[in-house]
Amino acid sequence: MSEHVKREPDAARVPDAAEAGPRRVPLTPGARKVLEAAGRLFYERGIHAVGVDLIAAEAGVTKKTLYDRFGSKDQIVVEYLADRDERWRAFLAGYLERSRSPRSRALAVFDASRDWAERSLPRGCSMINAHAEITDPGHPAYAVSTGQKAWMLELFTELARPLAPRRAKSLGRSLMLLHEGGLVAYGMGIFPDAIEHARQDARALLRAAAPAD
Amino acid sequence: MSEHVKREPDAARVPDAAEAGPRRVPLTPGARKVLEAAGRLFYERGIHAVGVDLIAAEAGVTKKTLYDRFGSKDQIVVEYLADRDERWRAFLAGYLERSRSPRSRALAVFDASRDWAERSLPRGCSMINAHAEITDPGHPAYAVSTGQKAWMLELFTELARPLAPRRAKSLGRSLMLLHEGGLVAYGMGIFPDAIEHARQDARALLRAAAPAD
DNA sequence: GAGCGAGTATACAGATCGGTCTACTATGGG
DNA sequence: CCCATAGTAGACCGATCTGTATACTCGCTC
Repeated sequence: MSEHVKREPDAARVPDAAEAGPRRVPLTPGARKVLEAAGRLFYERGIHAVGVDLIAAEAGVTKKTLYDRFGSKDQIVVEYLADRDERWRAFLAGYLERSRSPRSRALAVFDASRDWAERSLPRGCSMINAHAEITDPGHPAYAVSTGQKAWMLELFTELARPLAPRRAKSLGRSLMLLHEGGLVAYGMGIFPDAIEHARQDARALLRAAAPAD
Repeated sequence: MSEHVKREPDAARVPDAAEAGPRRVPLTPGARKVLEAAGRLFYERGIHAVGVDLIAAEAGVTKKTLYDRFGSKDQIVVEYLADRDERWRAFLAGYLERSRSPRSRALAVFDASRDWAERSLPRGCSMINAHAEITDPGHPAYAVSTGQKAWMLELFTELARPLAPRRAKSLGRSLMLLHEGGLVAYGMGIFPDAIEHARQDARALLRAAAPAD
């Protein structure tokens, strides 16, 4: 995807999508098939519940190819999360580019999440789900999921800055809470249209914080 | 714990903690040890990552005893979640009883969550974590985690009713979003004091919704 | 004292886990 | 032509998984 998020002069400075870091595994055709199958299976059934034999079979690839490319299941998990994060950031970038006002840019994250969620199974956020399974902070995938959330928090903070410069940190955290709450409520099917509801709450919050914009 | 939540005449009608349902497995001394060990291990390491051999060893009990009491690992998972839910509801009931005004009662849930979270590892909500691992809706534990969240949503709705009778459903959902967001942000270590931050946001929300109370 | 529920100790079954191995094929660039 | 790269096919490894089996002990109660 594009290396740079288009930056308008008056727009808040936002973490670059390219900061996701270089891919560690070259995507040969076989590797691509493995990553596609692993991504689908991990998301649908959970990471621990999916074995490498199944991944290889679903990818139409032998286990030898799988291990030649990735070296270990752990590395497949890392690539799975990094790949989803990368695609999410690219998806989100389109929404941010299309939004002009500071407030609509902040809300665009919720729009993107809602639309992103609608296109797949209602299984919620892959980072949250992965974090629930990977409990060892030393696991190479641990930092990917926590790093993605840290990036999202920084994003919300920077999007909040033009609206409330002195309270950007606090407002960013509030937006983050609503966003994560929406993701979880959606993923667990607690009530319908949870992400849209979170968006409405975020809108009210932004209006209260910066009535002018 | 107590079978009934004390109900003050003017207090909102709140779902009863006893609705959690009767225990399916009689708690013999051996079963109790199994449940204690399983609860600790499941929460710390995740459900799939913990085998029955380890549970039995940590409980100081043989696998035969474990299977005589619970019949299957799935049933241990069910009892684990039901037990945590039961203890959480009892813990929460104490906070609700001590709170008088409608607004402080709603905020008491956040207080309880914050204090509950502080007493254990920062691994977040066991229901959310379990839901991330148990992807099959037919799994007997699936309904326990989703049912717990449904109960929480109903609780927030009833707590919101005295404050905004016509918007109770919507306000309850907003409180739920903040609460779940706080749990996830806390569990993933996104920023410090996430549940307390969620409480502050809930307080502002309640003030805006019902300035009088 | 007979019976029973709850427990120990231990061995075992069948499946699946992540991961390695050898042998062979196809392709494309110096 | 040569050789590295990317792949297939499939056997194999030790470990671990859930779950079962047999044989025995202890304490309580009728």
